[in-house]
Amino acid sequence: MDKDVQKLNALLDFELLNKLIVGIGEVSKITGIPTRKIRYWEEKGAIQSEQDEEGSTRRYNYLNVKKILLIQEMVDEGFTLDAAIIKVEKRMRTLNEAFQKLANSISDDN
DNA sequence: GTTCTCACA
DNA sequence: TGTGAGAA
Repeated sequence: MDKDVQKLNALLDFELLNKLIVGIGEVSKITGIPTRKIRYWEEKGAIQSEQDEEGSTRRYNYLNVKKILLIQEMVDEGFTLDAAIIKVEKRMRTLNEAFQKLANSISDDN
């Protein structure tokens, strides 16, 4: 049925997003945030990037990019970086839990 | 292109 | 809180 096709597509999209990884330069272009600042934030614990095979360069998934964008907004609105980190962390956790349940319900409900 | 560090505002 | 600059 069409419903099953839609569920499959939703799952594929979900997995695709989780595999989308880019370098710091790409993130900088996308977000408009200088690479220097991104590394600075990582140093402050705002984001946790992964390392590539050589372990020499940072890799960011869409969740990292999302988090970076959110934190930038918070800071723009007058939050301190530390406060923004905590707030965004909390929001991301809530959202991820919800979407994880959604993903599970989609795959279980086959 | 990326990494780091030290100094500076 | 964030940048500049130099070096690898």
